[in-house]
Amino acid sequence: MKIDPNSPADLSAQIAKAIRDAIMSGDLLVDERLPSEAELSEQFNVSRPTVREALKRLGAQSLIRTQRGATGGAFVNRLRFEDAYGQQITTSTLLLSMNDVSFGTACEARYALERSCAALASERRTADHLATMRAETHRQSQPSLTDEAFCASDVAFHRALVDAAGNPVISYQLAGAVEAMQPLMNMITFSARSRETIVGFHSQITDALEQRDGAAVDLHLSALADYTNTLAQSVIDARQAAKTNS
Amino acid sequence: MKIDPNSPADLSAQIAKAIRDAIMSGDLLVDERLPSEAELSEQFNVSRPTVREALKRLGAQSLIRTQRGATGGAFVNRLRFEDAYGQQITTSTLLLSMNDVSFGTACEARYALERSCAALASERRTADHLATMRAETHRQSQPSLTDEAFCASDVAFHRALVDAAGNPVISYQLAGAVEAMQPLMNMITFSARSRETIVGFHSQITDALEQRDGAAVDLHLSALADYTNTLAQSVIDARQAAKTNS
DNA sequence: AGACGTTTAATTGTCTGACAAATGAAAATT
DNA sequence: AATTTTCATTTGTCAGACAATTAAACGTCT
Repeated sequence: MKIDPNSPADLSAQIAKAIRDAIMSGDLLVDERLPSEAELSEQFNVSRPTVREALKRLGAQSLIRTQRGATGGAFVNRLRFEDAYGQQITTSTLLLSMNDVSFGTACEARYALERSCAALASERRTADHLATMRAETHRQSQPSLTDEAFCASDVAFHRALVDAAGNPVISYQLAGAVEAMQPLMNMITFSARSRETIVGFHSQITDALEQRDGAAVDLHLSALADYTNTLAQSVIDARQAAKTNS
Repeated sequence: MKIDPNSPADLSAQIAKAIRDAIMSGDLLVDERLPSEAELSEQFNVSRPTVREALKRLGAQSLIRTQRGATGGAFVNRLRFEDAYGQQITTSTLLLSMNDVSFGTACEARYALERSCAALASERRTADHLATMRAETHRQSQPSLTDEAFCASDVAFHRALVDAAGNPVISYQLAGAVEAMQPLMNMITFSARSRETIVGFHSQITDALEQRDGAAVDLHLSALADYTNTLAQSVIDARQAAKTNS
């Protein structure tokens, strides 16, 4: 592991990259302890604050964890799916909001990917998944629910559907697509009528899943996607019209 | 934005979180300049190195960028899809390797998600996408290609297929699933026979895509998934047998 | 000998103060 | 007016110090 003091890049960035590469190449194993900050600053010939900045960078990506005390130090962190979920959701949400991704594009991505779970979920869904989905669907039928809570429940429903596919890699990959939709959905005001329709789709999806009918799940998901898109479009149109009038 | 000096968490982590929240809530807009490090250290009542550690954390997530000089400083960064790709691939690769995700699980996730692109890609594929896919398929038929280069070309082929769906959100979400497979694929030694079979599938997929036949794309993808899985299984079995004999 | 405090050494977390390097803006000069 | 010089601002880096934490080593008492 070497760094170039004359490179245009920050030293701390170079050091972070060197250590990151060592982790990714398997040179540093999970739970292995890195040299202490003092030792690293000697090895790389930089000061301790610079080493610390590099370690903080790696910590932000959950690649290492640090511990104080006599036997403390920085350790290669086993990246857990739950940790990765959070980062994935943060990144996805910011990507959508900062790049002016349209509701339609995000919605299309979400449902396209989610439909790919239909077959697997039908095979593997447990009673637990069904119970969660029914509970959320029931919650969604409460008229007292705020729009925000309705959206949150919608996300929980779809997350249960994705988890029912029983593949942690899929759950991880779709966490971003499903959760990042929430801020976009929150811009919609749901009428009692539209809530009812969505709840109906959710019931149909859950029923089909219970009967392990993957094709039906796919069909209803597709219909729900269309309906959601239509709903969003009408909101956008209405907003556009209001703008023109004012 | 306030922090708690008595919290168990690091001050730099708290500060990073405060700024991250401000960005995600829209309190800080894209390209907006943050206060200088000196000002931030006054505001949060911490030293400059601590502020810097916080900023490096945010930099590692591409949430901010920094610039030296008179009008420099830290700016809220527009998170680009290309930047997010890299992080996504890093995280996905580490997730698979650190959690002992089986080839089967990763492969299932990859093809399940990829198949969800079949319909969209059939509608929207351009001549460019087809050309890339044919070029990669042709490269794969060169016997002189190393296994590693063969895998890299395979990834490029599938990335083109995903991109053909014409939805940047899908491309982003699938970047991890597709690229993170490469290290796992690299463990397989491809015989001339198996390469030929894979190239055949790739040709069929490209043909179907050219004819905008989404169902056929889906079918061939599914067949390729099965074949890849069988291939990997035979490698694993052979390795197991060798282990037992030794 | 074994259980239980105490000390100690190692390590990260934080602070202070300083200087170097980059960079754009303002001032001076031609 | 154009060009060069100076300068102020800001990040990047360094050195050294002290506080907080923690586990292991050490003593002490039973």
